[in-house]
Amino acid sequence: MTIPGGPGGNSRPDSAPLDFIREIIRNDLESGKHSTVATRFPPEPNGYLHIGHAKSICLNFGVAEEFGGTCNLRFDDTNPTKEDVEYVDSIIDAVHWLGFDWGTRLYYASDYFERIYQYTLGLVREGKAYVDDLTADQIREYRGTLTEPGKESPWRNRPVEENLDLFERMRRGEFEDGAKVLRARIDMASPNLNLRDPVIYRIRHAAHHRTGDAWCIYPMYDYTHAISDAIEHITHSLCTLEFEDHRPLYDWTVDNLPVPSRPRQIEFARLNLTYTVMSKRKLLQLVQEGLVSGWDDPRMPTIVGLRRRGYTPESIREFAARIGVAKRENMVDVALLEDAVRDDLNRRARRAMAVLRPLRVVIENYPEGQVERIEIPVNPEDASMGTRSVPFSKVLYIERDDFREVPPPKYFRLSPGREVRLRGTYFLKCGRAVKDASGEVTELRCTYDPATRGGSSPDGRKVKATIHWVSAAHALDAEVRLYDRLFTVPDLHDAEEGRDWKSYLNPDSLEVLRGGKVEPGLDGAAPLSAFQFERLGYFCVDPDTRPGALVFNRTVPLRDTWARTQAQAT
RNA sequence: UGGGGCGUGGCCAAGUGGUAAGGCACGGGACUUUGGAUCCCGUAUCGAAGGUUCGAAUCCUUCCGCCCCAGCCA
Repeated sequence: MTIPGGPGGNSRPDSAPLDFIREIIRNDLESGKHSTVATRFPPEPNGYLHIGHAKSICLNFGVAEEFGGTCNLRFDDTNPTKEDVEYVDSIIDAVHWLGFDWGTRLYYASDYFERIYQYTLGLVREGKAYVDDLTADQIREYRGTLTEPGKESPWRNRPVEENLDLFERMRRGEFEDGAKVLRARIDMASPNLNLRDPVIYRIRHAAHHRTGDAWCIYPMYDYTHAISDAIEHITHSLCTLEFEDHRPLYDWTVDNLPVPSRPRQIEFARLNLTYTVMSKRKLLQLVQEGLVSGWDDPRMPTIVGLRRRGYTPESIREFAARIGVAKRENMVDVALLEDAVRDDLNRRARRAMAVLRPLRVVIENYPEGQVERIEIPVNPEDASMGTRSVPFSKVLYIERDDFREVPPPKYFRLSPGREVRLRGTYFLKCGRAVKDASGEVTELRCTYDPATRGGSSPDGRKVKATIHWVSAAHALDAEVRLYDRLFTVPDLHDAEEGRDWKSYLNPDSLEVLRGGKVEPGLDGAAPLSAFQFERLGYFCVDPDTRPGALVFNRTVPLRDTWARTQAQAT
């Protein structure tokens, strides 16, 4: 089942409603306006990609795939002072990791510099661009305001020959940074400020990460972007809403230059997610001020952060599909993202038992020194994943939370006299709790029922809870890092007047547990591999893991209806 | 107060004149060797007011609200 127009490998069902962009594209294909679709993902290499970019990546590459077209990866590298190869490398990695491929179509706006320059010469010759000697401050003053028209620069009517000469000398490096700019000659009275003779070239004596010292003038984004799209024969140039006001300039550019194609810009709403930030500036600040451990801190909404947190590319793509694409401002509940990983990992993640806060249990009637191997499904959702063998013996660790000396109402787990099932094996009955001098429970003395091996009782008696465990003698030590939302409020836009956004950082967004005990089968697990720690959540192996020193990140907890009913009770 | 956008349930989001999809969240129930998963059930007249029409979330008018724009950033 595929949508019309797509011989490409697509997976959208017929029933899935098309968003307004896909609808436009479908119409353009049906009407014959275009015979193929070409999109592009155009990041500036000045920062790391985040989940908001993932939305755009999934849109651009997704649309191309579905309609049998192509999507280019193009770096918008027109500002040498802010860009770096570190960022281009990370961006390439991130897009690949998300599962997209641009074949040989990796482009850089900087590759078009010469061609853009030649186009510009033509523009100057036609009297459609001029060299302005005004300072940046003066240009701002002359631009007017939102309600008042701007006024023309005294240099606006320079003779073409003079403009040509000056522009060529700008290129040759005869002028200082800021001494002159080249402006498009459009309309200083336009109600759209972008059309009030926008600057299209500025002087920057700075080395560019790709072109080195070849240039000291650099074209501006609006101008460059439109030309680059046209050069690449992009049919639909998808960008975010804040560029809507720039569209007339985009159109002006492709209409006034002899470019080989005439792309159409379409804008959609960027993604906002609750309890986090999406601005490059703020993310950079978090990193630079050490408020997080780096771009790949698992609490960051960056692609590398999500990856280290344990998110899968599939879950992020599914998330993008679920949130859709539209033009209205939105604030997506992070629970939707969390649900997408749970959904993916539930089907695919291997299960393991891990005790995060251990409580020692001695099974008094279990033979000293005996060890049994218990076969437990690797993933009950998928029998083809087989079983794993878990050692069982007299002394175990269970979760401290699975024992209550005084059980609250509806608490089904262990308490003196109560019986539960140990996952995959025997019923365990709680005897007494051993306490230390301070009254803290240090150990449980219990008994098991040998007749219940396998997890059910021949006499038909039931047990209301199943708890996880790990054999003390076989357990591996592990450090477990628990993450929570980065901020304490869902929407930073609602911040109190004058209050620093960083004061909303959640002080409990990271909790490190060092005494974890995990089943021995986890030994040697590869970095970033995902597991469901039964009854707890999804976890992945952190790259900090060293031989004999396992470190896990909690990707997301399992749904916990018990915690919910308990919360309701209070 | 200039221009450009947007307003459908708590959050996303379909709907394109014929009588409000779906997902998440939330609540209830069934089932369960993860209080997981799965499965049922439940909750909106579409920013407001007028108007056109047999019939409007969809067309018209007015009003209200929110977002974006005055970088030689992208």
